[in-house]
Amino acid sequence: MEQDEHRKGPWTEQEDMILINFVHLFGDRRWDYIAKVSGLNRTGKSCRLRWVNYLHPGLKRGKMTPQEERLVLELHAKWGNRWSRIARKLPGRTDNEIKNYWRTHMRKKAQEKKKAMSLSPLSSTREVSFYDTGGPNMAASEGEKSMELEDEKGYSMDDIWKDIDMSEENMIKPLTANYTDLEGCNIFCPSLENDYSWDSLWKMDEDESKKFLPFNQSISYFEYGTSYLTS
DNA sequence: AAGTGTCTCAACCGCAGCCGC
DNA sequence: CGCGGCTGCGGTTGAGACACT
Repeated sequence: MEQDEHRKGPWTEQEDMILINFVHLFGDRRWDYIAKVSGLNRTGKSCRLRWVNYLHPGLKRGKMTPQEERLVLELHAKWGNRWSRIARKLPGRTDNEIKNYWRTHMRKKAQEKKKAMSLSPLSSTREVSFYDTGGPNMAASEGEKSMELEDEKGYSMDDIWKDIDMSEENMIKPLTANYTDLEGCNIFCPSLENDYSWDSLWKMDEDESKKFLPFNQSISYFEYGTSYLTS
């Protein structure tokens, strides 16, 4: 029985700050606990979502690169709507982001297809909506399409597939070598020599993370969090 | 410049699986 | 072994941004 109504809707900057502090304090697992002790009037679910999709320091922002687009296409053809699984192969991208991307992408595709169909009625033998199926059964058609894109810069599909195969055998390694994958973490975590070393903190528990706080920003977060807790 | 349509993305919801008791 | 709570996943929605007329 929840007496207090949980807040919904967009997060404020202040809420973000508080959440970041408490994630650094308690790790990114105990969402219900964080939701309670933080004083944020949010559900644990909501906190988790905000962190994973927006606040996590390892997130990439901005447009998908052609390589990423291609990879999404290929992985979707292979795995279907397993967004979180696909996201693990795209360092810094979230399942939500990929899902959104796919939605837009497929909508466009569907529109194009509609147009094409209206022009050539013969092609109607395999009338299946991209967006509806979205599964391995699309592998052939969609895979072929994405292969057409196989050109420009970057690594080839061979490289990507090699990587996928290897990672499946070796407990999932990310696409790019300079990222370190954390178990169950689809977000890239640059190694500690990088500027923002606190990227790797997000999985640590309180004690662990205290050992790794060489930079002002996160220290201030901690101070903020602690004072918040003790006040 | 204003109105309308389209796109993007953050956030919510419901469900399933896992885990501890 | 069953139950309840928590977490994570996939689907969906809605508001704001942007493009077009």
